[in-house]
Amino acid sequence: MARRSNTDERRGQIVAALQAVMAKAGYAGATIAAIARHAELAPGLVHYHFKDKREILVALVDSLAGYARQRYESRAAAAQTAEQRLQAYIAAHLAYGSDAQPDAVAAWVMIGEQSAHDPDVREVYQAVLAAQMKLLKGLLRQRFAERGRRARGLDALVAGITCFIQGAFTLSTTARPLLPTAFAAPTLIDWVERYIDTQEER
Amino acid sequence: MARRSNTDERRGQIVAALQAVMAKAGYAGATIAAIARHAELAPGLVHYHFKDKREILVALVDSLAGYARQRYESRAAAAQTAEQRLQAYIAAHLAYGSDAQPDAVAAWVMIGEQSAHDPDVREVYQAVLAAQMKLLKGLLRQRFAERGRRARGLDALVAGITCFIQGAFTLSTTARPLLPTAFAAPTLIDWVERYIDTQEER
Amino acid sequence: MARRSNTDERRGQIVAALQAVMAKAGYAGATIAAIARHAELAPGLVHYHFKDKREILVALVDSLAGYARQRYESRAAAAQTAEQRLQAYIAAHLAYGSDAQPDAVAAWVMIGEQSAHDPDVREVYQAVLAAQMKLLKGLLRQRFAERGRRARGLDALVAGITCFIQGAFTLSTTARPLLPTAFAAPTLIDWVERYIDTQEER
Amino acid sequence: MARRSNTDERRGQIVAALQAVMAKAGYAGATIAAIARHAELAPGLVHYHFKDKREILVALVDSLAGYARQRYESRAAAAQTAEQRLQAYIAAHLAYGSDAQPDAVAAWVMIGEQSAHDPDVREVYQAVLAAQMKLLKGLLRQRFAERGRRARGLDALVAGITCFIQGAFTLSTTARPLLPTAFAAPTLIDWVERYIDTQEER
DNA sequence: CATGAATGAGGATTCATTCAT
DNA sequence: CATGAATGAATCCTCATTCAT
Repeated sequence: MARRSNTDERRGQIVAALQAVMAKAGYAGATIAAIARHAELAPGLVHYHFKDKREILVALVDSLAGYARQRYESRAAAAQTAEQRLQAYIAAHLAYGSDAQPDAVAAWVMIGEQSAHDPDVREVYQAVLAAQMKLLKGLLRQRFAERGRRARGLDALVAGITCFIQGAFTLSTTARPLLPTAFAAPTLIDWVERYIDTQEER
Repeated sequence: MARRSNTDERRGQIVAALQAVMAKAGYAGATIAAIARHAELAPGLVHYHFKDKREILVALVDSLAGYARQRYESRAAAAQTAEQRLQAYIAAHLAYGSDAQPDAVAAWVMIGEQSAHDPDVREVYQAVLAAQMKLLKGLLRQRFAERGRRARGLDALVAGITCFIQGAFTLSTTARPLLPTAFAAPTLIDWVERYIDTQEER
Repeated sequence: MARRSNTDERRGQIVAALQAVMAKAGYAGATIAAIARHAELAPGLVHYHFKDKREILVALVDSLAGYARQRYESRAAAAQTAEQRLQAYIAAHLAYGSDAQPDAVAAWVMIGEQSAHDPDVREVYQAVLAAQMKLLKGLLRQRFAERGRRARGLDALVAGITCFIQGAFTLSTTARPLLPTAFAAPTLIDWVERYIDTQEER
Repeated sequence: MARRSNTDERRGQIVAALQAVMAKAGYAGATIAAIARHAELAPGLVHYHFKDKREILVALVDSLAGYARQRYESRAAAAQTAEQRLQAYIAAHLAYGSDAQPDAVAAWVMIGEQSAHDPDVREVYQAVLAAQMKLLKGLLRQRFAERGRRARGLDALVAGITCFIQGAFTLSTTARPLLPTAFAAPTLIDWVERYIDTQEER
């Protein structure tokens, strides 16, 4: 009888191991040996399931994007208003809660750095960001409408919020002691609401 | 007759080369050979002037910090008001002008990633950020005073601005096409002013 | 009801796959995985039918020898004279016709290279060559007799013809563009006949 | 004081080592470690002087071509007639003498095999063969003239001689016991002269 | 100070072979 | 017989660092 394929499971293990190792040591420091050790697999097996190291990284980008999407959706499910949905988006990215995954944030920071000089990674990285920004733009438009404000300069607002989030990821990974505790999500929500408040009515 | 030491000049060349190479290839991709080639020096000479690769990186952090400081000071010199000084700070970090140095931004992003798993780098990286945040806090306090507002939640504001700036660095390096052109400085200034506007008076 | 063994069929598939893959990629490049893929079999199955990779190569030598023998025999069947039989031998090896198998020639070249440093392969390779040379020697002796010439220096002639054939194999595989089209068989036949012509009568 | 470059010397050592190792073990078997060991160098040094393994092989092709050329020229220097020059060419390739280099022949056989599936190698390999065939064609034309024969079918003759030589290389490497001793050069010269003898006069 | 050859410890990747199912 | 996951040794190549000159 043929063996049952466990490729998906193995790939998942390996991707998770890359995330964990990369969070500690960066992409360059995430050696195949370290990944295999973390996943408790033989090194050769990693290359049985992935063509090369970069392919694991690309899979990790997908995994993290899916994870962020899930966090947003589980929060948005309970939201009644545009305000709540917008806050769900921000909290999904920035809040520390029971579903927080510090490794994921650190890994995402490392991925950003890699995408600067690896076209394959950049492609998926940018695709994920573009999708998130598109979602965010829709949420903001709804929120502006809910508040009866003119939705001008939305692109800059979307870009600014995305910068804030990415920067918060970076600094929480590299300079945690310089940041106030649990400040990111409340601060960003506060900023955005004040911004909308001061926007002209329509 | 003793020959004049050219150590400082050489060190400067090497640090500049690291910045340039790192901007293109990241820290892991910045091999000593590549640095030496860029600096037009023999590889061996690099290790005469620096104990090891990390020491160059630490020197680069200092160099970039000094450069950012300079950009701020030359802009602040002409400032009359707290508002102008605050804008000088933001523009010094985010504006594209004749003194823009895209390599520097990219290199700073790579340094952030490194500092996540290299204690020596983290130390200087955090020191630079701490100094910048301290300066920013003073500027904000002045600006709040100038506007007659209560300076509450300053630390979160400082952290938020710093997140925005770091995030803008990252995204301009890794996802430039997703960002509006020249949006960062104006957007951040707008946000901050709206924030102050909506702050209670004292 | 006992299942009929399909071992012979499978072995044949695998040997054929090695021939095809080796023709393209050489012996070192003929990985078990590539062979299995070409034969549309699971990699593990290859080692069920063959102890190791070399054993497949040895089987391929036999297969190719048998194939060459067949080509000769089907041509020689119609031959009436020693001249025709000799020409059948040369054409069987060198002529391009409906039964041409370029993969077989390329594979034979690769086998020659392997036999230089693999005693097991060398043994079968030399055995095949020895048998062919023995057959050729008989054909030449008959042809000399038919022409009424003294069969002196037969061994050198046999060796020379064999060199020519092997060299034509090599060059048609590695330097086809340097060779005239379809020159090999006619040229060699011409040479041999002129050689016999100039041989002293007996 | 700057170190004196010894790159040419080292490259020569490494190429010679590849030739020796390849003669015994083939190209795939000529590991960098084995080459370095043979040359008594550290493995890393091999890659300091050559980008990769294939670059060594390409250098070896050049080296062997130069060597063959030298053998021909030193023999041709003493030649007075076209006949002697033609024999010099054949002897340079096939005769065993004080300047024989069995490793070179074996290495050339391995190179031929490689060139079948490595475009970079094929390019230089074919270039060498093309140059040799061009030289040979000129020599044959002179010899035909000297004998007062019509130089028809020269290309086929050139190709045939080249096949013979290549085949002699292969068989002397892979099946020496099947060949008569020192038969190759005399036999080929004999064939060629008989061929010319039987050529129509002009 | 300067040069560039030399070293050797990794690190990614390949692959024949084994083996549980 | 068949499958394909698993293993781990072997190999190419990179690169920080050293050092003789």
